[in-house]
Amino acid sequence: MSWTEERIEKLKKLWGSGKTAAEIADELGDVTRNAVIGKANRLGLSSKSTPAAAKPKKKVIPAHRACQWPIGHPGEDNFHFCGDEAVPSKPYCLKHCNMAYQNKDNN
DNA sequence: CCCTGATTCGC
DNA sequence: GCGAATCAGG
Repeated sequence: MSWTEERIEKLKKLWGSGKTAAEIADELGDVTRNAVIGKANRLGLSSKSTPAAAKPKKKVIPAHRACQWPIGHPGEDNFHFCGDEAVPSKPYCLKHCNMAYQNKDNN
């Protein structure tokens, strides 16, 4: 089997898509990963430009976390955390956030 | 030990 | 140019 244009096209496409040489080899068929890599490097490829293109995953961050405000005393039977909706970028909910940051001129 | 790509080397 | 063998990194 020789490297036809279509096979090279597929090689480049798959390689550029972040596929591994083994995957590409399997995809093309009748080639080992070595052949794929060898051809790839001869083609001037090698490193994959942007592997992220293979998985167009949308960046999602934790919308909210449970409020980490401790309720009760550590070791106590009923000791637990608030668990309410924490404000973004903060470990506590609004209520406890106020409590956490209220040490202004209170004293 | 499994995998990966990179390079080497004979064809 | 081709790909297996080998090398080197995770």
